[in-house]
Amino acid sequence: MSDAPRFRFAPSPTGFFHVGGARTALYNWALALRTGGTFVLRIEDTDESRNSPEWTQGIIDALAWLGINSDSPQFEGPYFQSANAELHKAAAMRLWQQGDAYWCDLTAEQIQARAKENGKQGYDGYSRDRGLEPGPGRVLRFRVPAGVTVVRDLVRGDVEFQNDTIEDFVLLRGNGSPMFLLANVVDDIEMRVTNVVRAEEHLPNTPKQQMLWAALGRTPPVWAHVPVLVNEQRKKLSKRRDKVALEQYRDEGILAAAMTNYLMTLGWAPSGDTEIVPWSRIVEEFRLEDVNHSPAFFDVKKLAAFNGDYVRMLSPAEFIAAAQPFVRGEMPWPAERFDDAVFAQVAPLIQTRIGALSDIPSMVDFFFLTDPPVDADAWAKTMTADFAADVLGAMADGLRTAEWDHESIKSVLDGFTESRGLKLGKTQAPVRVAITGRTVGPPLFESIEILGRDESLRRLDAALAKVR
RNA sequence: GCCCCCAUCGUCUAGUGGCCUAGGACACCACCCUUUCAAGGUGGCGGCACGGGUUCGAAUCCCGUUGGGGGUGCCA
Repeated sequence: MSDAPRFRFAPSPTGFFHVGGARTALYNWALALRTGGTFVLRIEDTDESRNSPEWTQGIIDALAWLGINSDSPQFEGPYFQSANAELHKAAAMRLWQQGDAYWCDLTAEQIQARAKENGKQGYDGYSRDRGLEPGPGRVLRFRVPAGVTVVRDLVRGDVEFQNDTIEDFVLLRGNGSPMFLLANVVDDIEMRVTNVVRAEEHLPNTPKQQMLWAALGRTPPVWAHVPVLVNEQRKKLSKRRDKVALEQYRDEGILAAAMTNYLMTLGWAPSGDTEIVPWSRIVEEFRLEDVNHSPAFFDVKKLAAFNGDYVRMLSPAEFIAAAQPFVRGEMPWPAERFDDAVFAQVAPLIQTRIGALSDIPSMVDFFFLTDPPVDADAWAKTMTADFAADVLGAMADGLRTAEWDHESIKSVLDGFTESRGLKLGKTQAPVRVAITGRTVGPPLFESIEILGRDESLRRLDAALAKVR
């Protein structure tokens, strides 16, 4: 048996893949790669009915998108916690037989009443020495030993917990099903997990799990509790308020490389003065010991900036390939009007102008639409210039005879601009609106060239008719 | 209430007792470049929460305060 480390990643089926979970997955994966270890995926729910094949496939796809490929020899799973219920129960019975657990018949109401009576919250250990046998409705509780539990954590150092502040927690429910704390430990033992990297919110649970490891006669794994991701209110990212679904960022055209890179800079930083680094460098340099202790704000703006950088790093061919899902399907233009050759020419012009890939359609739609929508404000702002009709007319006249290349097209407008003593920045505006419908967009002359003589003239003439 | 964690520019971070008049990135501002918008270039704004120690010397170590976060389920 190999002694290579085994890192488990254990998301629970919540219906989507949380960006915080994605970061933890990345941590585990980077570590597995560097150490030659294994990334163990376990779908975490003790209740089988909550597992969904769709969700499991979704998470495998999302992991693959991040570069954590289930085909890799260093990837193991998915395992399903709910499939191990018998093992969990057996461990619980063993704990009972060796005296580390006991049965309790108190209801939630009774526990609360007792707590109120003795002025303390939580369960008071009432059934500890009552020697109850198992029975319907009875829960099995762990007998928390006296003393101190020290959690040795790679990120936080040694964290001490006084055992008398930890109540005798439930191992088996009244219906006999196992609780996750127990299930977790048993599965980790079963799957020979050596390293647990998870979010900080689990730290208070850790002494309980560590006591279970000890009671089961095993050495606990190496723990690492990494800081949570928070929103601008400094609260843990929540599904209700925040955009936390990894899939959503993927669908909006955030590049996987940008997402992984950005996620890794939350709570950690590569050496040197730049945060934009290839994954190989991250694998080389990432250390749990270097991870920050405080929560990090998930800044969508910075993610967009990272993504912009990664989009610009793409070769033209790569960019065109990456853009495909965002120019096909439900689009502002009729599908049959889309032209690959045209898009190939346009692509380099828009590559520096987009944040996410989903920005593409609104930037290129005028190439594929017969009558692109004209922005009312843009029209009002540009077509009221006293030279508007003149420039449109001059442009149309010039284009009819010009050579159809970038220089010639430009010289037509240059000629008009010079003759009027105006700035090109001003005279191009009405032309741009006539051609594209907007005041902003890809470079004008290139756009006209790509659009072609007939269509360009048609739009110019149409605009001219409206202005006069 | 009790337990635990945390605290460097607005944000993400570098910093592990002298290299710190605290470095970088995002955002913001200005200028340059420029056919719009971007991209790019240059520069600017801006921070060690507070109070005590320890030390020749503290952002860095200790204590306290304040502030934030998490946990405290027969949820995971």
